[in-house]
Amino acid sequence: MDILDRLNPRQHQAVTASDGPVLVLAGPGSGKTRVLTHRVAYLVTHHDVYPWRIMAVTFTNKAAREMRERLVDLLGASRAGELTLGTFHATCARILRREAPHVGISRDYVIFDTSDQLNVVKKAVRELNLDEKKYRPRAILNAISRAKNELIGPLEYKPESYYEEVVRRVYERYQAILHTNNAFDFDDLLMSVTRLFDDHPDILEKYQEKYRYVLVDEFQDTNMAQYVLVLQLTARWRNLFCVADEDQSIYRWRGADYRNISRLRDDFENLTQIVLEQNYRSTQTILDTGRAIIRHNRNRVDKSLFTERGQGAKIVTYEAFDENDEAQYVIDQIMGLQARGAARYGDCAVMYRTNAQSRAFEDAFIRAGLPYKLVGATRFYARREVKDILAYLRLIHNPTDSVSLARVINTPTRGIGQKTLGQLERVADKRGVPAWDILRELDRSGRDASPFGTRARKALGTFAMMMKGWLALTDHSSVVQLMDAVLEQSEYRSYILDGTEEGQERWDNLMELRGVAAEYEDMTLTEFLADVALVSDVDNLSDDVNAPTLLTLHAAKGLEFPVVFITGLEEGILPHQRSFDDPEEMAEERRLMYVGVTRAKDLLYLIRAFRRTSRGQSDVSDPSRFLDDVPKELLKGRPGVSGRRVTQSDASRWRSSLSPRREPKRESRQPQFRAGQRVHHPQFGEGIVVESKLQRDDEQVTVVFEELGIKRLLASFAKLKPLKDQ
DNA sequence: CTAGTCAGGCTTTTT
DNA sequence: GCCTGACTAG
Repeated sequence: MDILDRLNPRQHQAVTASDGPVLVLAGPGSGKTRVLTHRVAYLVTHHDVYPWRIMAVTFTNKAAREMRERLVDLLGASRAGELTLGTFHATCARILRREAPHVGISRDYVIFDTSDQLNVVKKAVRELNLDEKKYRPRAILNAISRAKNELIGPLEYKPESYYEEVVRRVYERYQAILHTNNAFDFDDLLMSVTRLFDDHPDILEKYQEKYRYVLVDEFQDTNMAQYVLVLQLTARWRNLFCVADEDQSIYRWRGADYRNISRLRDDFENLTQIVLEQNYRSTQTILDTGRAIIRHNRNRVDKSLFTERGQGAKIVTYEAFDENDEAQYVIDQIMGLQARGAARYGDCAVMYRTNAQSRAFEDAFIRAGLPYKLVGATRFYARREVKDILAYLRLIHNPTDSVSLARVINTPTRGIGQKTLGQLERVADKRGVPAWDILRELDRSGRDASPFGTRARKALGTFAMMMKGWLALTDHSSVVQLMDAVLEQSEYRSYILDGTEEGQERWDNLMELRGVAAEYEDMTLTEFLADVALVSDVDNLSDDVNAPTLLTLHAAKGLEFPVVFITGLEEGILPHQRSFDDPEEMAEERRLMYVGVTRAKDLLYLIRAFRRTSRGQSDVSDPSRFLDDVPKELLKGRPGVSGRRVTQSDASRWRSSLSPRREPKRESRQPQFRAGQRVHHPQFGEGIVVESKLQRDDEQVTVVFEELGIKRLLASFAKLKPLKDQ
């Protein structure tokens, strides 16, 4: 059977489009990845292109794996295994390892993740005697990262304010620290490769010759560095094939720029552009909902998505009282669906804007005795215990890595505190050698000129001995054996297993890490560390457990579920507070909402909470503006009305949990109504006021009606009558 | 040097 | 509400 037989005519056309540059613009669920993989297979089977001449890049390991699986299907394992397929970062990491001598870094460099980076920035800030309060390392790191994504090195960085001048100085220092530690950060991986290609045309040519065909998935998520990389690689053969959906661009904050799509049109004048509008995932109701939300964004090609799947079920909205009620409602619905046979637990996904929102859901799931799959949150590789052990391994791999040394030299505590560590670093600095060189010679040299007291000297010597033992193991031991040795001899095991439940959990995480190491039996330490730095939690999402998935909207991209709950639809959450004063960011929030909506195949729930506790503060919230965009005829029942009857006890529960009413700001008028007051409405019947606030020249009253649930009313309109108190 | 307490700030989102 | 950094007693 021909590989193209499984495609529809539009997709077929996209796949077989000209040899030159091709851009496929397509909505969600249109088979973008399928088109991309078929394009690869088409080149191999119909054009006799050698698979190893093809580079296909994506953004997540998960997407890469999915692509690989499809290609194994289409081409067979051996041919599929030949092509270069992976994330931008992993691909660059490999190129850098191969070309290390030309980059001026050793082949066994390490990759620093976000928390390592932050440590480096802090170190740089301290070295420059700057005030950490005023120059917050987080903010400086963001600025550095932004510069790197724009391919601006510390020397090209042109400060336009005093603050930026500080950034420039930290940036310079930051790069120097990375360099002495033989380390790259994520952004360096990309920037260094573009630099390498710029400085060494012969090397660029080598890769241009090797990769005659370049394919990019999720092209709208490329940043400047990635875009330049694509331009460099395709400059000679111009065989570029991209798939993109500008409406799903949700990574602006990490430098992604969907305008790269229009840059592509300018840079490749003979670009073939193909639009795919058929959706194979969702019902028409869901697609219409998505469109109603996304159409408000400017500067986009309006795609009218259609499906042959029919109208489908209406969108369900629910207004919960607070985040706990929200979670309980979701659980009730999921259990109901499973009980009715309408959906299995595993078909359901609960999505939210921020990781912090997962807590209420986790609590409720645990209470209900329902298993769940959690994506993200405290990411596995960011956990303290995992980072500690990886730092040990990194230090063994590269003893000059001072960041890892600082992390583990006193973990678990072994009497080497701030002071001793500071002394060690100073001695090393003065002699211009890595701290490890001082440590290594310490026990041998007896009474040298080093400033350590006997106690500190002994502690340092013990640590050095331990390190030497591990270093001797590296030649003939596997990663697992090394890890076991570290866990035992460093006494990390007894340190973490303190008898508490949390300790056991941490130990279990370490055993999981050990399991990962065991999987790659003949992998060297170098390879293991490189791999570990570039994977993320979403990549390891297993779908063999029948349990609902909890995940952020960002993590949901590229996935699909029969039943989707989008939660926290409140102003300040989705859209997020931080987007209020920037139209570009607000547009991105909208796209994020759009991504969430279009993950659903059959059933979509849009949920909000009336009150939400965040940062220990409970506050009333307004419904998300995105809710207003959904056409009423697509909604099940009346919008904004609770799906269940509100009882008297609910009302008093709600009322009693309200914080003391705040005084209306800068308003001299007094509200007519106040929380807890019983009122009567000609149509809605009797209810209890939950909140009342003055609004311009009117008063907005929030009332819980016995029959209808929560309503927001304007006092002037809604002929509300106060009832006699008790 | 460690381990404890306390105040302050803060989180969008991730390769 | 939770983490980090500063401070203090042993």
